[in-house]
Amino acid sequence: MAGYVSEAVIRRLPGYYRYLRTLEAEGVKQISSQGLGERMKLTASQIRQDINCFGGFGRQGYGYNVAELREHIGKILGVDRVHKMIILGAGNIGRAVALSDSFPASGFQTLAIFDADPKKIGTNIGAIPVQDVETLAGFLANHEVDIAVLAVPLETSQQVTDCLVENGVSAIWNFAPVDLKLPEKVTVVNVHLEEGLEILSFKMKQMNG
Amino acid sequence: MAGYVSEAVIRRLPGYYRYLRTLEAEGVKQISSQGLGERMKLTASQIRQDINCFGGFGRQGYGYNVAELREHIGKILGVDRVHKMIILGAGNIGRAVALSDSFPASGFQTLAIFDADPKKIGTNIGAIPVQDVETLAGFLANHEVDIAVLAVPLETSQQVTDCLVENGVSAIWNFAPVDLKLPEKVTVVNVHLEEGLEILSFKMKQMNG
DNA sequence: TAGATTGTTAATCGATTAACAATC
DNA sequence: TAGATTGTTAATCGATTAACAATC
Repeated sequence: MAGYVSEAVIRRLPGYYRYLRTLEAEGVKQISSQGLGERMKLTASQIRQDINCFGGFGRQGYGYNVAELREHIGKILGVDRVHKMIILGAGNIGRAVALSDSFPASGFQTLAIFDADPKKIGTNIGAIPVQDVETLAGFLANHEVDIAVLAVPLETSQQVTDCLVENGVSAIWNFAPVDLKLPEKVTVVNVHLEEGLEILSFKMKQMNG
Repeated sequence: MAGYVSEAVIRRLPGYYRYLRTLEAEGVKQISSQGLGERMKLTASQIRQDINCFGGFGRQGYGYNVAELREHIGKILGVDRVHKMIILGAGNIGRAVALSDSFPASGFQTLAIFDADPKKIGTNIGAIPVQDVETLAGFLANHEVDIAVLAVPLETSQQVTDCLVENGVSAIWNFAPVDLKLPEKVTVVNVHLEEGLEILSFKMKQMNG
């Protein structure tokens, strides 16, 4: 178990985690791959294959214990621990991430926001201070930061990224509509919101003819 | 051409569109599948296969005309036309979508925002009025709406969705962390932001341990 | 025990890559 | 024309599904 895990499987993990939390909240104690498959619209076979990438969490003749499997997958995802974040850019997206309480609820805590606009520097967004992006390197020297949320304008995104990487940041949640140039050791997840709208537009056309 | 197009191809289309716009902005007139592949980190073969789902836009011995291919893919995506949107929920996400100018720049125009909070109703977000969600059905009866952006709390997301669908909305950009129950004719694109963070967390663990 | 359901191997399906004739 | 590169068919690879022995 837990050798190579394909991207396809990784992308499904948060879905498992979400459905299992829902089931747990509903008071469901036990579920079979069949039952979970019906809910998630996946085959029972695929669910068993996916779960067995990480270990045999089920019992023959019984299925899976919901709370137990949810906890296992939470640990696999790493959401059982706190992640310290900083947000780059106090624009619409940066603000939305900073003000959301669903991220802190899952252990993703924002330490600080950085921006270049003198009008924003020194203000607070929620309880989080907006600092001068010029002080970013200094901040990173003095704080453990797990994740940087990149929400700056396209034009400065690569430059800010370079500064993050130079100062030891190794995980970036990227909202800029660009594929950042990064060394291999840096992990990135792209959001690319505008692409979702484009795909929606495409599918609408496709559906109508 | 343009028969069945796989999800895998559809997901790559916005990337093609984005790279081609960048190339055009850089003044690049012509590019081969080889050259585009190097930029996008895809194989030349895959690029030719993908593009030929929609037609032979290239010339042997030459490659592709950047402006022409960009325009073709824009039309395929449907971003050559205006899409009218409404936003459900004037929270952090709803506000961010409403205030962004990158969406209107691609023809995605927001007509109105709906919320249930009396303190928000009657205010404006940017130039867009916040209206009472109770008036949603009436609004939909009197306006052409192409896309609904669902950014309400999890608890009310299915209920609001049902109202949208009953009143003829057939495309939903969903930010709620749930798989909505929808009739087949309704197109949905899920954003599920929190899943991106979870995947990032997983990959960080994977990289270190 | 008998029935249910897993974990896992084998079969199938679909997507990606390679190859190459057509042709600009 | 010769060289380059497409469009397209064939080969390969990987992911999903099916099957079934193991076992709770």
